[in-house]
Amino acid sequence: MGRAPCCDKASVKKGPWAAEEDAVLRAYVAEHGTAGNWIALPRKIGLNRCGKSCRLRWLNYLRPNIRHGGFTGEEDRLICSLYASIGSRWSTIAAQLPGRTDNDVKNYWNTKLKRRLLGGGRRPIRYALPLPQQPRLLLMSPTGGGAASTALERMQLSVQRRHVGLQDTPGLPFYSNLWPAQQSVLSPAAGYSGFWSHIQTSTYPGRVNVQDHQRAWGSGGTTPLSTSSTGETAVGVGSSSSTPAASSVTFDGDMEDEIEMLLQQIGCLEEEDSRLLIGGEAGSAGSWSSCSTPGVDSVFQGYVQGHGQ
DNA sequence: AAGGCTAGCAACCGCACCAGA
DNA sequence: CTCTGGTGCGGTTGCTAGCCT
Repeated sequence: MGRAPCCDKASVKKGPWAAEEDAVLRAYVAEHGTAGNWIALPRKIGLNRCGKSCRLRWLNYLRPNIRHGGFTGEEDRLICSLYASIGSRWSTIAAQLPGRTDNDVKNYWNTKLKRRLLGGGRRPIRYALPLPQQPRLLLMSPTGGGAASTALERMQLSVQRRHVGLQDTPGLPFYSNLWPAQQSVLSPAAGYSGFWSHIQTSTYPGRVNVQDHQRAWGSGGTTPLSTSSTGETAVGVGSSSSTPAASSVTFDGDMEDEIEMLLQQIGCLEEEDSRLLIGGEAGSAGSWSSCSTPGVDSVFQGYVQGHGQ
């Protein structure tokens, strides 16, 4: 027996929200809150909408202090850092960006950042990182690979970051941009038991140790990221004063060789094809999408661990 | 000027997971 | 233990605006 649908899909309205609908929803939530029951809400206020749709509309558009578009360079770097470290946990990433929603961040990543950093897309953009030391890196869009492609993206980012010394703020590791009030969303108590060591190994190999991270963030393990019953995410005020000092970054080996080795390890490329992906010709036939090997994540883990010593 | 193509974005869908009753 | 509702996510669709030919 399957799960009962949350609403009668045939009778509820779909598509873009009208200004009147927005006004009704906004007014009700402003006065009563969501009371934790989105399913019953549309009936209560006379909206012919699915409860999930109401929730989505509120969270992504009507909520106070929502910002759309105009992502700053700082936000770009933070998104990339977090994506490389924790993957597509868009809500977690969005929680570090005041006023941003997970849907916004996801769309921004998929339509802009991913292309800018990793290349690919329907109309491939053939450049990688906009940095002086920009490597000759050309990677295809990892579409359709599911978890494997996500891991590949992260691996790409991780390798790129390690080789070009991408930093969020000169002299400061990326987490200096995080919000201390939310630190523990990434703490063991919040269920991300391996997060700190993961951050260390995947993003800043050889720079700071786990104890430094945790010390810098206070006692840790308390004050999880608070999400209110209305779905609003509390934000704190960042302070770089507690940021552990970063030691120098060291790079070894050639990035292209490294990625090639990893790709072959994953087994999604033949020897002769790898050149098509790495520093290859524009519009080549090679594609990350052909990589559906389930072991990609473990290869990625192995990679980041290997560079975390 | 008109039509085709593409990027960007809002919104939806289905699924999985979790917590509480 | 089961059921229900809330939440998060990846993937996808549909619309619109802008660019290109």
